[in-house]
Amino acid sequence: MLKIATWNVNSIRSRLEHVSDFLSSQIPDILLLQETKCTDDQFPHDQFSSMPYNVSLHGQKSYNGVAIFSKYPIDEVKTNFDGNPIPDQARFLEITCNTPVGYSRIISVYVPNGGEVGSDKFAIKLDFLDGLKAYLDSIQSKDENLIIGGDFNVAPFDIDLYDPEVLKNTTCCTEVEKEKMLALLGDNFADLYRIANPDLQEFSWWDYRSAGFARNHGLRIDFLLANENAARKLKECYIDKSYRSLKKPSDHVPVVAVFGV
DNA sequence: ATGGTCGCTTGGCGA
Repeated sequence: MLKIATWNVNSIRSRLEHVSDFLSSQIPDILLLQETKCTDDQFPHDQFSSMPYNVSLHGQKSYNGVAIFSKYPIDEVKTNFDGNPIPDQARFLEITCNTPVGYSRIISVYVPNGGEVGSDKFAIKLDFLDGLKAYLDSIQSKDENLIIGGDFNVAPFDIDLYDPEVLKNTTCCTEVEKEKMLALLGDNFADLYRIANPDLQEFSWWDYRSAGFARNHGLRIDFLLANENAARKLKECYIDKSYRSLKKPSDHVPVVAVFGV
């Protein structure tokens, strides 16, 4: 069995209690974090030192930052991918480790939000998605499990948006972003939540502003993706919405997948 | 078209 989760925590230092609670009550074998928003020196290791995790970090000051918690010893570590148009921003972390469902290459990624549609930042987001697709295709393997989790900042299908009409042509919902995301999935990667729940409409993010969560104005922009070797072992995949109801929540909630042999 | 709320930091920026 392998239980893996991804969560954009919007600052690890502001989410210490929620992340600690998640680790001790949900007991994932591997946890992928995004938007840790601190340097590796600032990372609150003490909070987690009593828990059975190896931690790999790729942080930076104030913004971005990704991390991976793993119960299994971490072998290789990569903090960037070839073709990343913004390699100075900490948005990518890849590890390998041996798991009960086979040797696995696991990635935590934070895709740029993109700002205003048509802006320079938006163009960089599209380039990032292109570069990430090319990289992921280049590391495909029939032997390894390949699992990518993170905040992709794209809602690829109408069912992933609270209101496709209202959100038409807004950031995360434009046709060109959807094309990039679908191209990234291609034939190589499965969207695990959608495989497990073909018709469910659930979201992974709700805006802090305008009472987004209370009105269920959300998007599904956080994903766990897997190659065929891993996807065929999928037992379940779900979104744990409960973490959005806590005091001082992240604006994102965990997405969880369980694999078996 | 703007602002709504957070988290970084302490004046705005990013989301």
